[in-house]
Amino acid sequence: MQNPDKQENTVKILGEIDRMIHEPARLMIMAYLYVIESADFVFMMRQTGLSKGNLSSHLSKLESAGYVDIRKEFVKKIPRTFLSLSQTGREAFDRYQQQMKLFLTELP
Amino acid sequence: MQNPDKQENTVKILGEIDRMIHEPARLMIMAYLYVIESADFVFMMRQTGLSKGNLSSHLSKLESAGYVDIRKEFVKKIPRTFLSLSQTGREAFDRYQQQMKLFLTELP
DNA sequence: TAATATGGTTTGCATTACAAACTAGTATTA
DNA sequence: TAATACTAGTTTGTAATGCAAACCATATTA
Repeated sequence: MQNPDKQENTVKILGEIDRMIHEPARLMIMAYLYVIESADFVFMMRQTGLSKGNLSSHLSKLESAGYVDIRKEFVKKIPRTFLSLSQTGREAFDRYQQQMKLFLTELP
Repeated sequence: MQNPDKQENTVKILGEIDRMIHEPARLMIMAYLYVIESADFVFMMRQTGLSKGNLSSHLSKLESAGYVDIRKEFVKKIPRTFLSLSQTGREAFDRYQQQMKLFLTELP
């Protein structure tokens, strides 16, 4: 270890990592929304492999956190739920990504 | 998105990420042991900022998983717990690090 | 010897992730 | 038109988790 302090600090980042994003299921959801801008519930279910119950509850949490916007519409009389990342969500994801990248790359 | 399939696959890695390591407290522990080879309980407590109860239970889990070796000694009549990463633990950490790095860097 | 410190482990609790069960509407078949 | 099945989700129940408070054993100090 060349610079112990630096090492220390990058590890300690984890102490305050955003768990709303860190959870793998939600990290998948956020990652998809980060790149594709908009998706619906069924698409997200297929992509992530999450059960609908599980997906639904993770989405509710992300919505409560203000990270994901959820818009419900009827398309040809069947309900459809559209998902997109909010600005806050995008910023939080950027921060998460930056912190984890730093942590992972600073390790020898 | 230039290559959707590639994108898809790197996100889906998260579906099978090693949660034993992914948990931030344990990730800290593993990261320290990864670089410093050996540490004791008190040192780890100070470095990670975890409470002793919490540290103790995370260590037990890592030990059960076979990722961390725990050696208890008496040093001048006071107990001391030495921690080190097992070979399995090191390999698991390598894998985790590689997967997360890939996931994080493949995102635009 | 009572009180305090050290180095942990165990216990209890609140939170979580997850899928099964349920709801509500549409389409299809008998 | 009654019954059945499908679609698109939400709610509910439960097992597992993370966490610190409480506890335990020994050592040291007043």
